[in-house]
Amino acid sequence: MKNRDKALARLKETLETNGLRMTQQRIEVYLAVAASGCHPCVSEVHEMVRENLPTVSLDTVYRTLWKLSELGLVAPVSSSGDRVRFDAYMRRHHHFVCARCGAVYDFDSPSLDEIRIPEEAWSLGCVWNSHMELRGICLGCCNEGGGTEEGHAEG
Amino acid sequence: MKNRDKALARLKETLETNGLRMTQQRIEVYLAVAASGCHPCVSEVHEMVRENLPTVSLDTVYRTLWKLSELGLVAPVSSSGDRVRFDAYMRRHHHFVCARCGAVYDFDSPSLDEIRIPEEAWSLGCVWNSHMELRGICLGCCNEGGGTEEGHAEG
DNA sequence: AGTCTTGTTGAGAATTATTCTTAAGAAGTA
DNA sequence: TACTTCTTAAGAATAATTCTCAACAAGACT
Ligand SMILES: [Mn+2]
Ligand SMILES: [Mn+2]
Ligand SMILES: [Zn+2]
Ligand SMILES: [Zn+2]
Repeated sequence: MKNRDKALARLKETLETNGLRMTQQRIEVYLAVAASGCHPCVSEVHEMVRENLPTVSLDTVYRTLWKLSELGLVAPVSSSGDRVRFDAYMRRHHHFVCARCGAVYDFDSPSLDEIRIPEEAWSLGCVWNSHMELRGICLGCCNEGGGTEEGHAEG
Repeated sequence: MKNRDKALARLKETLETNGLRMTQQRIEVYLAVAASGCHPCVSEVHEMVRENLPTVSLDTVYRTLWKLSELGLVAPVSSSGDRVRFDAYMRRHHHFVCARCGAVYDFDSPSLDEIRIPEEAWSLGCVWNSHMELRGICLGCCNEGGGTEEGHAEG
């Protein structure tokens, strides 16, 4: 369990640095997102955490996720409205968003990583980071009923 | 009002092609988003439309926006969960998302436009389109209280 | 180990966002 | 004008998220 220990250490340090307490709830929530490998929504995190901490409330999961996000340990993933999802993979990477089921898949790309933020952007504000977002139909959805038909592709 | 007429023509043709009716509601909703120049959320569109069509219901705005999105006349903008926003600017462009107020700003970039979708991505599904998404603090938010402090920048 | 202080949590109410149901209303057609 | 069918308005119903507040428990200090 190397990753788990790393995550715990990172959590501990960050909480201490910010004068926050290391609670069971924060531990479980963070580990759940970190171990998930995907981009779970709040209720999915709630489910996962309940396996180890059966009485945790949904509200605590919300509060904790937003707190972890303030601390930079997780980041909210932009989805198409319905619900927030969180990502614990904080290194630079990119996203493929399925327009049908809403799932978000990570992918790495050396070529995309080299892209520099264009000057045009800095006139809008202070840029923290960037990533490429692809939209389309994921393999799962492709199989259960066409995915190539429409698409309104642009460039 | 060249743009307005263009938009109306596009709407008319698309609706006809798809056997849908050209109603006052659809006209006003589409023109509102197209003229806004920004990425309004549903209730903002509702407000705008009500100025010309005082009795339009919120539900109709929802229905119409999703229908226009099916038709490829507008597109839902991925935000951080809270609410859907729509974009009528369908040419290739990129987004700057303010992490504080949630506003989404467009920007064009010839250099970013040249980026090709990497092969890695096609193993995840059928890609329709792509855009670069920057996160940070917009000028407005920068002014009313620091925006440079934190940031959790990655690459 | 026991006590205190104060940040955290759980429960449930309260909000907000979005969708559903259904009967009345308006486009396009004959 | 009358008819058919697609659309809409209203309000109820869901789903998502936040708020309130008393009980709880981490960490600090005996
Ligand atoms: Mn990710
Ligand atoms: Mn845009
Ligand atoms: Zn999918
Ligand atoms: Zn802002």
